[in-house]
Amino acid sequence: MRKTKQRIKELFIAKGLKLTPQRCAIYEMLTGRTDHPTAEDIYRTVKRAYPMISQNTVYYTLSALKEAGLISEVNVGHEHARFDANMDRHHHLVCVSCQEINDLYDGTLDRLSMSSEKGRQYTILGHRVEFYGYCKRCQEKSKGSSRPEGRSRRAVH
Amino acid sequence: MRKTKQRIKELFIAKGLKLTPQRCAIYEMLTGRTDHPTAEDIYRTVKRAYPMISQNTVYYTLSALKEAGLISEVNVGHEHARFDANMDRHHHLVCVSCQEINDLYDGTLDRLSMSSEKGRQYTILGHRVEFYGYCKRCQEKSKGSSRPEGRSRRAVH
DNA sequence: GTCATTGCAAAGGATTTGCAGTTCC
DNA sequence: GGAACTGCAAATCCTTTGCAATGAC
Repeated sequence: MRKTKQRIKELFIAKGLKLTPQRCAIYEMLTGRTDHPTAEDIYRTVKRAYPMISQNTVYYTLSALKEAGLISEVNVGHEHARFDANMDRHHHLVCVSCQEINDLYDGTLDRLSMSSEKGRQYTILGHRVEFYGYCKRCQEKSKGSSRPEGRSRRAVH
Repeated sequence: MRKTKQRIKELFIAKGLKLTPQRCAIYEMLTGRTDHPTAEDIYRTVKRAYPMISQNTVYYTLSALKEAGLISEVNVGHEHARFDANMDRHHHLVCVSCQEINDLYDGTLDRLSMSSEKGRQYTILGHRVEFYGYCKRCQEKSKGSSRPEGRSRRAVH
């Protein structure tokens, strides 16, 4: 649901984010859509109201909003395409810190079904389940050092 | 489980793939690993045995293997990062043809649990469920034209 | 012999980085 | 005033493409 400027201001203050027009426009636009635009989509859309805006600002803002927990990035967990010769039905268990991926066999997960208005209109081919968390090694590594490894501006998923 | 060269030969013939040393090496290596290497990982590893191999061959081969159904690509469904300001717990319904993403609310899916040896060692933060298939529009579009839209060398997920 | 496959080089596209100038608090 | 943010340009990284040579069947 599209949020008002006032509400956005409150949220930004609560999260310690500076309230700039560009940033506000990006977040406002995102809250008004239910599709899941790419960074490029967002850039193009916001550019209509702020012709001077740069891609950098969009990326920087998305990263900041993500870190603040105001938005999420869909379909991440690992950064590049990864390949798997195991064609048996299985799901995945992913470490958000070191990106390790483990296969997960679980008949219950294989048999999930879904009921929703939109879903009924789809021809469903299958589904994927991905559990994410910290693997044993990363839990141990982070004992002492307060935070698990993150890299660059990009927020940890 | 790592496959023998003989078994690989049989599979390739069955799928109508030419049996080249590079291709065989890539697939053999993939069947011998349970982690999920990136194209880059694969390139570096196979390069040790075939110093002349090019990245193009790796990408081309992965694409061919994927199309033949011998390997799968993890965590695709859409190509670029996509953003979502909806922070309520929800899952996704993705069209493999037009890449449309719908939010999916389902309390049953929210409460999934998983039991596996590896899983018990993880500190689980959460999970994602993604159903994929053809949306209504793409089903209609493909009536008549035999196949839904695919693009470039890249196999449809 | 033919056609898919390979290697090389170049292009493409998304994202990140460096940095100086600007703006918000 | 200072730190965070912005815009611009350049760099980087992954992936794809064009093309000529090679190799599998």
